[in-house]
Amino acid sequence: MKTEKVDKRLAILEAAEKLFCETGYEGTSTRQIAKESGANMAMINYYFGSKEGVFVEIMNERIAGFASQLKIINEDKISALEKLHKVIEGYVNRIMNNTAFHKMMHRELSLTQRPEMYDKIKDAMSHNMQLIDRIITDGIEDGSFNKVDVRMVIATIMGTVTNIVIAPHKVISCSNFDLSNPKDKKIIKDRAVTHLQDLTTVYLTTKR
Amino acid sequence: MKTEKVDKRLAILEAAEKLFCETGYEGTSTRQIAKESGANMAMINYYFGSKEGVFVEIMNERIAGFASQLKIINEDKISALEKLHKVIEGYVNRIMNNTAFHKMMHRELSLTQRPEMYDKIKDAMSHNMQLIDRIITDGIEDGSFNKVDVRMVIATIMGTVTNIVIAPHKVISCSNFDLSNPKDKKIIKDRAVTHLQDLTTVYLTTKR
DNA sequence: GGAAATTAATCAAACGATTGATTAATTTTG
DNA sequence: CAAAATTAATCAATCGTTTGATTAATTTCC
Repeated sequence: MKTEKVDKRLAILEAAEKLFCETGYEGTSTRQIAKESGANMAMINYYFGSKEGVFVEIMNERIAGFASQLKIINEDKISALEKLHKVIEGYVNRIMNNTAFHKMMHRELSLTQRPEMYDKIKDAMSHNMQLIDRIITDGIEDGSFNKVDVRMVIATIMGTVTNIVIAPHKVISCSNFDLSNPKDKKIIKDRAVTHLQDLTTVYLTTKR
Repeated sequence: MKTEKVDKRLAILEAAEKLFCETGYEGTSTRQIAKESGANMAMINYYFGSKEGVFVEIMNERIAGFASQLKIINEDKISALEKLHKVIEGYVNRIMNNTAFHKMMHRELSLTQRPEMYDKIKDAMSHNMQLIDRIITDGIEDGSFNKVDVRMVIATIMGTVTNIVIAPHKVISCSNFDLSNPKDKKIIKDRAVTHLQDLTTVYLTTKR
């Protein structure tokens, strides 16, 4: 039996992301990261230069990964509403498959101490925002959508998802409910998609 | 000229809340709090026992203050929709008049290291949730509202507001926009209320 | 009423523990 | 063997907290 080669670099990244999410950046010590990853403390600085280097690496990797998922939707020859529904489904799935990272990102967004990180996240989110903005604005211009406060609608879509991720108890009052349980996650994911698609359909297309 | 009596206890609480919001709980040192408040470091432990004691005190005070604002609305002899609109207006106003605290609260909600604090916040939010839940459920039962996923609608209302507070740039792309500017705040507050009232009206009452 | 005793508030200094980071030595790998 | 990877030991700095002393105000007592 061959012991699998453990990539210490990767192990550090994974352990750090887990800990950063659970206890925050300043709430996580390099010793904890070392212990959790099974690496020596010095390896953190060896590979990433510093604790913040680990953090930046995690954020960059994640953001880069997300960016590659985008853009395809807006090309299709489908209606604005269908486009929006596709985006919602993709967005909900992405966020809810990366709840830990999403929490970490939002926490960072609410702090003022690492402006470069704030800007980085802001820019990454802006892409999503512009994508949705484009779809809704197009829908309004071609007459298939009502005239609405586009930015507010976007805040509603994104805010709803974030709210579910950060405070799942708000949605499911069941005490032994667990987002890390795949079955529970699927249930809530489907409910979120259904709700948001239904909501946007009614709000954007109802003649009044 | 009489030098005003400075309440060090209060000064510590105010400075701590400001700093906790800006740089997080673990990101704020007791020395910073002492400096910002103009009090000696020992005063923190003298009055509150510990750094966490300050934090708990802030949360308790705030939550108690919020709790006293509630409950009146549900008594009025008005329609479910009017009740909901009142709640939305009150909720938006409260959150946006305490953006710093709201950020801090949400950050704490996304961490796992202080379970007692998590539960405390959760319970406080539950009251708001139950209030809205009651109104919408009543509206559904008396036939004035459509049958909807009530918890999801609540997540949408609360999530929208939180999203605006934490990521105002999502709503206003204007770069020199500032939530701490009363005029800017009023503008965004009104937009939020209008949007949420409009959204819920259409979504809950449109016959379909 | 005024000295004595008690209390609350404040301070500078220091405490032990922990932080992120670095060193120099050792092991592993190609 | 040389480069890369890994280790234990150590660093200065900072952390939250505690200390003993001092001040200022209040209460007690004769």
